[in-house]
Amino acid sequence: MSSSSALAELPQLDRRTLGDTTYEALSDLLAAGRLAPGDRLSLRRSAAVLGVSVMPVREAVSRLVAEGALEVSPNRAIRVPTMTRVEFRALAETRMAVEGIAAARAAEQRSEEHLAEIHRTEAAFRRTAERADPDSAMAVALNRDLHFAIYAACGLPPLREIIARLWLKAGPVINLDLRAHPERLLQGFALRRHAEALRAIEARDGAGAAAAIAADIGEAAEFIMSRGGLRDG
Amino acid sequence: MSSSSALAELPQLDRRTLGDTTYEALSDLLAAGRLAPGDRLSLRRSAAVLGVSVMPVREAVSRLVAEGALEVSPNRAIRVPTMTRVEFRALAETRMAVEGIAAARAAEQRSEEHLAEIHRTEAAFRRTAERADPDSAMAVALNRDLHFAIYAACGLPPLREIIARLWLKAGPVINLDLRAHPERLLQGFALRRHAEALRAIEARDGAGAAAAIAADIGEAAEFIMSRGGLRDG
DNA sequence: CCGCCCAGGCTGTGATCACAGATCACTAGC
DNA sequence: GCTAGTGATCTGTGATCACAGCCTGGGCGG
Repeated sequence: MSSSSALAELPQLDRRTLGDTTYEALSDLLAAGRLAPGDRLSLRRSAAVLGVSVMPVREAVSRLVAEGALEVSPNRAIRVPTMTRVEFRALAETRMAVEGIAAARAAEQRSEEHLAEIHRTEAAFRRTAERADPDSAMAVALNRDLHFAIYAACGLPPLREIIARLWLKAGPVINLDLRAHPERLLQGFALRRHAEALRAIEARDGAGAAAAIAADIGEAAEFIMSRGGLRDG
Repeated sequence: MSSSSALAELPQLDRRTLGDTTYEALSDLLAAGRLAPGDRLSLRRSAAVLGVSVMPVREAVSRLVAEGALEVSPNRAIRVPTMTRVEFRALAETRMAVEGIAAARAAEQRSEEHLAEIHRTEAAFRRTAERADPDSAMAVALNRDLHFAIYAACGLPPLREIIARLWLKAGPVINLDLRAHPERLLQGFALRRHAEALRAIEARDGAGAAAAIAADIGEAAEFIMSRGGLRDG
């Protein structure tokens, strides 16, 4: 066929269902901390807001429930999960371990393109975080971009997906806290840890990169746990 | 209330929806290798087989698709994903890293109860694997029990869930191969690596446990990749 | 004035219907 | 004999309806 090469190049039109769109919308709300732990969610109300029927919302919610980003209580109420202190600590430790691995591999296997992208996102985060009046919502997004630029360089797509799901679970509690207390995290520790990670990745120092990322996660978690706001004692 | 302690003990009756049941049924089929990579799945046919309407199947399938255990092709056909060689290698490397961490933590933090359970499952697997005519289906189940007995001892529930999802993705290709060639894996390497892991966990040797588990996973993956059966070259 | 109770409206779950698109077997035409 | 068209059938997706259970607010009895 003479047109085979041309046909092979068209972007195979992604089949976006309404369920996918709804899933993305809810994911963004969750990752941005717009939905706080304990908030209830109604299928019908969400469907009305998004202008669709309940079916796409049902599918999106069932996905998020499967991922642990939402939960359905025995009363059949959909809520964003509230974590106990020990649950949050376990999640943070898991993140330190898994994201540490990803950072180590990223340092060892990075290409120059990946390094450039990491540099770019680090600079963007730094510019926002160093402003006198930082936009916390933007800082959250840029922090996420930086972390995932690193994880994209690790060469293991499954690992990247795992981390994305972990962020979906941790997002509400972290970003909710960041909204309430935007003054602290942005200024000090995160910037330092990011710089350490960047240097380690440049030097192909896997252990150093893992330590920097783990410290970044651990310090943020420690700060949030000291703030209270989590269930239990 | 005088009955509060008694009420707290009743098993909070798990609300099992038909969707949950369907999800479990499909998960078992996947984990057991009864569904091979490339197999198609029909919502209506599955619903008919399970004796429910399509709705519960839809929910279960959407969950499995979200986890990557199933995929829906652009043609709107639900299939169990076929992996390319490089995808399978990336998955295996991710498993080696993540399950290695879990094994290391299990070795360091295990309780005596966990150790006893690991001993028990290892013995059960050994008994089945050393038989002259091993039941491969049972060996698969017991191997799974052993691995997850270890991961349960790591003290991080989120990590355990991550690993469960990884097994859901790897299950079809691994177990399909094991069905086709049951003679090899059972006899030799797995038993040795399991014994190494057990000794390391007994000795609270985290690095040793991680190495043993990683070797177990890596050797199985290497064997499967040498067998072919995966797409690409 | 406070506490209980019951009815109405909400919830998620499941079933059924409607529809666009893809697949596949069959047939007509070269 | 073989290819190309074509219609029946099956696919997932989305909407709508039905239903049992919870939650809550207003009214009644103490």
